[in-house]
Amino acid sequence: MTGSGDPMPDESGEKTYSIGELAEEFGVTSRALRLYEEEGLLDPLRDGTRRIYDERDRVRLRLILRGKRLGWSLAEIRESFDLYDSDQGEEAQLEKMLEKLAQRRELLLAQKKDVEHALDEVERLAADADAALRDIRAGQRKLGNG
Amino acid sequence: MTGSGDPMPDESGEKTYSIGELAEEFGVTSRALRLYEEEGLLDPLRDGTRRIYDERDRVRLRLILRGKRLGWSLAEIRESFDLYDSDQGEEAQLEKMLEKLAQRRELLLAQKKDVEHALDEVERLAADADAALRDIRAGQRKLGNG
DNA sequence: CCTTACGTTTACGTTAACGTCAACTATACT
DNA sequence: AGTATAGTTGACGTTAACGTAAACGTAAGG
Repeated sequence: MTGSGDPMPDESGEKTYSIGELAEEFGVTSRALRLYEEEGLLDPLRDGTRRIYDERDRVRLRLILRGKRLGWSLAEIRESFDLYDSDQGEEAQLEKMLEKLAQRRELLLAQKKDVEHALDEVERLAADADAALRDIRAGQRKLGNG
Repeated sequence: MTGSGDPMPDESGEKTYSIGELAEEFGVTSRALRLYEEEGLLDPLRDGTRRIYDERDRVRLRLILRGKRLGWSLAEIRESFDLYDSDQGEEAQLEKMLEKLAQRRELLLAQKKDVEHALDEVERLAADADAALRDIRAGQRKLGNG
């Protein structure tokens, strides 16, 4: 007996996760998590050779998966992380960053419009189909009761 | 002289387009248009062997590109077209369609939330960077005038 | 000690969405 | 007739984002 069976955090009281746990929780594979790490999107601690994920990694992963749902490539997701992590010390740096942020904003606004248009159409189609269905069923009642 | 140099529509007064024209207008390559056709997303008329695109094809292409901006695969885009084109004659068909539409709606709503969250963050970062930039410049003015 | 479960790296396989020739055809000028 | 321009169909190449399998390490439990 070297300790309890509980998952024992390193030093702080923060909870940690194995690669399998994290993968299952987020519905991805371990392979994907390793790939995201190779691509510089994650950087978990290590216990010897084994990866140890903490809250910060979970937040990152959440952002990665959101990016994926928005259709971004891993490279684009990393770029967005770079915006977060950049030093933003010098004036030129800040100006560059503002430019990039403005570009992202444009893309996101366009994407928002696209989503809204698509939603409009889906709802219109659904309304039409629903009306057609009611018609059919009304006709069936008529026949059944005639 | 077999006719004027003008692009002569087939029969109706509708304007038509060659593959090159359409590609340039939408900022894609001819190769992409041929691929979309192979995948069943487009079905232009032919003049002998040459493809002739009309308004309907342009509308489709617009939808294709919107789908791509939303991160959909060509297969997913085709599925959404199938929703449009489906016969919707029978009751069972309509019910199936309503199910699929509801699923799409959920996805789109989730995507809309994602976009909005991402937008919030981008704007927050931009505000921070902007503030930092103002600080720096205020400091510079002080030095310059001191 | 042996098995089981989970992890590791390395490396090759796969799919989608095109890019990029090659070889050929058809139309339009000059 | 000869050349330029745009189109056609293969067919092979490429990149991203994993899937999958091999070969191995290690801690826990019976």
